[in-house]
Amino acid sequence: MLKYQQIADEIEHYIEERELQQGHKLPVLEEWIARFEASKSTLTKALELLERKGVIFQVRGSGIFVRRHKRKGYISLTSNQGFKKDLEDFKLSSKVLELDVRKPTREAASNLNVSVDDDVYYVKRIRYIFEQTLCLEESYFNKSIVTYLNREIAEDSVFQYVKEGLGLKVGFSDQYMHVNKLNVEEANYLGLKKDDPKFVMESIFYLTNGQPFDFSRVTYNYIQSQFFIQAGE
Amino acid sequence: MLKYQQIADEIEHYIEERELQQGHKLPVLEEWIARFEASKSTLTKALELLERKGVIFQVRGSGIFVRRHKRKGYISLTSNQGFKKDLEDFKLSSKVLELDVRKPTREAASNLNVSVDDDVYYVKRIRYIFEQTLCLEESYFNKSIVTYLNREIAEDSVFQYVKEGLGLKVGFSDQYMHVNKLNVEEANYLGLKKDDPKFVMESIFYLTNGQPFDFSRVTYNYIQSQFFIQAGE
DNA sequence: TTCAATAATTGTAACGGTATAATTTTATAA
DNA sequence: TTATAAAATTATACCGTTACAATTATTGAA
Repeated sequence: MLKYQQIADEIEHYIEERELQQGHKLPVLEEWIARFEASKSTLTKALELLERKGVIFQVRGSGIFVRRHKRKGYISLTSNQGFKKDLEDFKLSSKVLELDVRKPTREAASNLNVSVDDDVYYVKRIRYIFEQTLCLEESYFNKSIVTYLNREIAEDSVFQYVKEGLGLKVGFSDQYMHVNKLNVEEANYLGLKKDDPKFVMESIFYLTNGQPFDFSRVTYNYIQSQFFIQAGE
Repeated sequence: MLKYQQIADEIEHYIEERELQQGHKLPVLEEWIARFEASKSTLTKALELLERKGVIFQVRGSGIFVRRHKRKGYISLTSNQGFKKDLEDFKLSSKVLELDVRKPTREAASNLNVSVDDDVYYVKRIRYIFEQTLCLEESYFNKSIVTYLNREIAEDSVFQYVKEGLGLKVGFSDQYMHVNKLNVEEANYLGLKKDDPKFVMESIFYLTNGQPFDFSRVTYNYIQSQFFIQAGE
């Protein structure tokens, strides 16, 4: 594991362990350098990582301070990877409705940068949180990259499989969001009524080399849809 | 202006000028170093900035590539500052409905970290895009920080005034989002119907030193509400 | 030609240093 | 005591270097 990553983790752990609150001043840079026996730049990098993650904020001439958001149960939009991480503590489960190899829709083909004649894996599933329906998800995977998939994998985490099972490296993603009204089918799946609000997130996930491998559309139950971002400048 | 900022801007400009598309390979690191007569670390920092901004992606051993998202008209959630920046090209305007000094609600006081007896500026306004209602916005400003405000400022950009007029430095923000149904009043303002969907964003903006100075709740017209994020790992 | 081994390319990690800008503390003067 | 100037603290900008990992290009054998 990278040194600056390791250090960042340890500092975050330091904060959690002591339950330090918003605004609490942490030891100064030089102290961390001494503590971890690393260079200034390595520590700067670790701290910058934590800053972007929303764990701390730094003030030049003043110090390093704890940053904390108050509200619980919100899904983070910045640290992606199928929110698996943010809701770790919560009871998440999935039911796979469909899983097959097929030809992509024009839209999916365009987003995955493949032809409509190429094969893709199609997965449709419902995700539950605390026994309640969280969202309805349709995904298309480029089959020439994600060469194999089954129900068992889809019930757990496709991303974990892609990374660990297939050894692929996920790089970045584009995420488009909008709000609209549910149609009958969606309402049935989510246990809501037609024309109730829906929050839709369309995502395209890319490997580190820039190849898109997953296009998915997630329709959220508006009652469970609470998101947050901790933004910088 | 910072050198790495300047360089980042110029590289971005280089891409726009040539209308380079997704996946286009840019000159290698060493070339940029020579071109800008800067150190490797400075260029690395500039490129890292562009990477986070979603303008490029870098592949070790391979090169630097252009990143572009296809869809237009989406509001970016990562580069904050009241979306002024992202919709710059679009015709945005505001109508101020209310502006006064008052005592904050308990909720606002809590988010601004002040007492319910302290004074805050309250601003309520509607924002239009292409003559259409984009959102309804209610803001509370900590009056001991934002010492003065008037309708003229509120009709333009409060943030610009805070930064340039008052010389304050905006640091970061927490943004909470959820979806729900419009009530009668909101529906009237937005030209929609009761129980139509709404997208609500509650934001707390902080100065660089960590002081919260603005708490605002923005209720979006769901028809105009299209957002995007370009996320990294 | 095909495939595997090797070399070259290219971005990233990590070191360490000097200078500087923002903030806080201390000292000084009124 | 209060305000002001100076000094100390502290994070950040920027420089430059070595080592390394991932990818791509080249070579050479079968």
